[in-house]
Parts: sequence; C-alpha cells; structure tokens
Amino acid sequence: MPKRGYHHGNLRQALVQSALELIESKGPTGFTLSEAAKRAGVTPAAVYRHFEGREDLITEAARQGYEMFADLIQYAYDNGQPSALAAFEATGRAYLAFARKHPGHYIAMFESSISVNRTPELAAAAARARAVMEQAAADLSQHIPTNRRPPASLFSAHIWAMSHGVVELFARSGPGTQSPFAPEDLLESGIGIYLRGLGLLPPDS
Amino acid sequence: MPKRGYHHGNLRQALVQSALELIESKGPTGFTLSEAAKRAGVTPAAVYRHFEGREDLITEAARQGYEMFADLIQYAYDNGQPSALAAFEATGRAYLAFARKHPGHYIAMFESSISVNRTPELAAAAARARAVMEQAAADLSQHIPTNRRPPASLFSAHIWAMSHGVVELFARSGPGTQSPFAPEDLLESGIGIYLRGLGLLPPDS
DNA sequence: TGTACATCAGTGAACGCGCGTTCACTGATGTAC
DNA sequence: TGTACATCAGTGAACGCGCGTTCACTGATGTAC
Repeated sequence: MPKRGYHHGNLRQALVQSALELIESKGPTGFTLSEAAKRAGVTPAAVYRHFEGREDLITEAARQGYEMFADLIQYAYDNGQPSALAAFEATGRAYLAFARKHPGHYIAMFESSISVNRTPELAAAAARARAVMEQAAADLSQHIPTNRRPPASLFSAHIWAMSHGVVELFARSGPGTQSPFAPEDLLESGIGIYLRGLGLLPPDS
Repeated sequence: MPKRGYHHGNLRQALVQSALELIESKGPTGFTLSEAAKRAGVTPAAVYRHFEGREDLITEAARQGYEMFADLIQYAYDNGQPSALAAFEATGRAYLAFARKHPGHYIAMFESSISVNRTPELAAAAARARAVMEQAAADLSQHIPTNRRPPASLFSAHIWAMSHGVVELFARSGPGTQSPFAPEDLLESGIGIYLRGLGLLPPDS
C-alpha cells in the first residue's frame, strides 16, 4: 500500500476499514475517531472531510455491513436452488459465516448503539437484509400445510433469533465460551430440530 | 431515603444500584464511575473504599445478576413440577421476564466487556446459572427415547441461544424493532416448535 | 508544452470536557476504660 | 455517664490523559488558456 504523500487517495474507505478493525478488536465502546484516523495515517481533523463525525462513521460501517449481509444471504439462498430446504440451510450457514468473517460489521450492525433509523440509507440496507431473510422463510413455508403454517415473519424471526443467539453466546468469548460444541454445529442442529418441529424434515434422522 | 450525613450507611450497594441504572439507560459504554458516584450522592473517590475501580463495580453488578438469575430460573423450574414439560416452559418464561425486569443486570452479564472469569465469585455465579439451565434440559430430555436424545448441554444451548436472540433482537430497540410479535409470543412459539421437533410435544397443536 | 489559478484534501495547534485514579485530609462512629 | 482515642468512610483538590470537534492554514492536484 503506497503512501501517497499529502493526499491519501481513498481516505473515506480507509477510515471505514480502520473503524471496522477497531470495532472488532475493542468493541463499539473502544472505537475512537482519533484512533481510526491515526490508523489510516491521517490527522483526526481529516475525518471531517468525509464524515460528519464519529457516529456517522460507525453508521457507514454498519450500512456497508447490511449491504454485504443482504448480498451474501441472497446469494446463498439463490444458489441453494432448486430445493427450498437446501437453500434455507445454506442461508443459515451464510449467516454464521458472515458473523465470523466480518465481526466488525456484525458488531456495528447489531451491537453498536446506532439506531437502524439514523439515516435513510442505513434503514434501507437493513430493510433489504430483513426482506431477504423473510423471503427465504416464506418460500420454505410453502411446503407446510396451510393450516399449520406459521407466518413467514414469525418463522424468520425464530431462525434469526437462534442464529444471533448462537453468535453472541457461543461464537465469541462470553458466558457460554466453555461450550463443547462448535457454533456451526450448534446452529445447524438447532435449526434442524426446529424445522422438524414444523414438519419440514422427517421425524427421525 | 434519609441522607445520613457524612457516612452513607450502605454505599456499596447504593453504588451497584446506580451502576445498574446507568448501564440500563446508557449501555455498558455510557456507564462511568464518576456518574455512578454522583447518583449515590458521593464523591468519585469514595467509590474506592468499596471497589477496586470501575471494572470491579461492573463485575459486582454482573455477579449479583447471575445469582438472581440462577435463583429465578431454579424457582421457576421447581414450580413447574411435577411435569417436566411445564417446568421447562416456566423456565423459558422466567428467562425473558428476567431480561425484561432487570435489563441492567442482563446487560452487565451478557453485553459488557467483563469476562466471566474475571473473578472466582463471578465465575461461580455464572456456572451455577448454567448448571440450573442444563439440569432443566437434562430432566426434560429423559422423556426422549435414548437413541434420539441429544446431549442435555446441546439442548440447553439451543434454548439459551434462542432466548438470548429474542431478547437482543426483539425485546430491545434494534434492527428487529418493527416486529409485529411480542417477544414473549415469539419465544414461546419458537420453543414450542423446537420441542415438537424433539418429539416432546404432539405434532399438531 | 507551459503557466496561472481554483479547488479542496489534509495539517497542526488549540479548545473544553469528563474521565479514572491518587492523595493527604477530615469528621463521624463506636469502643475501652 | 463521660472522656480519650482508634478506626475508617467520605472529602475535595489535583493529576495526566485522550477524546471529539473547530479553525485558519497549506500544499498537492487538475483544469483553463
């Protein structure tokens, strides 16, 4: 990475990257605008050429996270065709993979104090991510007899909750750290049991 | 609450209370030792008569949380006897009730940066809470044929993950805020479907 | 190709702030006699 | 019951620190002619 002298060239994105690294390693608490600037090789004041301030920088990091997340989930889902079930399971794996590979984004999205409605752009990105997940749930629930079919948004919320819970409790250092199960196995088996409960998987396996 | 002049009387616990209120309203980030002291009507320096410092105060708040949590879960579980299923469902409700009624404790326990191994006392309290949940899962899974029975710790981890996910995503202001479902309903229906998947509930409801 | 000039990204010094922590102290409490 | 004294909870001033933000500035870039 060549230092380009007085002008940085792509400072805006470099600042987002620094912010993500800091958020990943120190939590949203530990993130400071000054340190992000220093990491990007720039004076804190330079940040104000590209962002309104500290919160605005975190918001942009979260927005990029939602965009990536929605893309990944969408891709995993589309790719699992033709079986709705296989597509759904790929979606679950993609969720966990995203949280693992992009912890900075994940934290900015779900654990920072940034409201999803802080900017229209952030709200739109978050809504798109939610819509993709709900669509997956809706498609899969076509296979449930209508009289036993839960609303797709309920279905989707359950899966999301379990996924998020696994990430927070077992894929990070935390109270459940000592768990003997890999997060991936935990989530996959949990979703499996849940889908069996909906009649989407055979009762024995 | 009488102001007792120079000596406070029960400053230690008053500081924990102030800390909990601050953590609840501003997050673990927003919590400062100085403001907790001010709320308790005392100089910041007075805190050091009772705690080693900022982290130590949060640790004590989390420890009290785990103790309360373990007691509540244990109580709810015992109260559901003799039916293992009823006991288990009461346990799930108790989880959510705890998170709702004691958000400061919940955040200190699960969302602060405090490691569960920071002190032996905290580790012990957390272990007890975990043990109670695992016991509930173990008792309930007695009703599953051995060849289809998952390890109690896996079972317990699934339930814990879903509960925590519901709390984080749907019982707080967050990305899922707009959800049309009450957290209680979300969790109860989710656990119901999961238990059906384990064969612990009849396939139709 | 060369010069003048507008643009604007980044500088660096400064600000006021609240933080966690330390220190020598003071004053209330309670116990010994 | 009264006095002397040890204990120790809380004071208040001070510290160094890093923070987010502002400001007038400077120097690199690119465009017009």
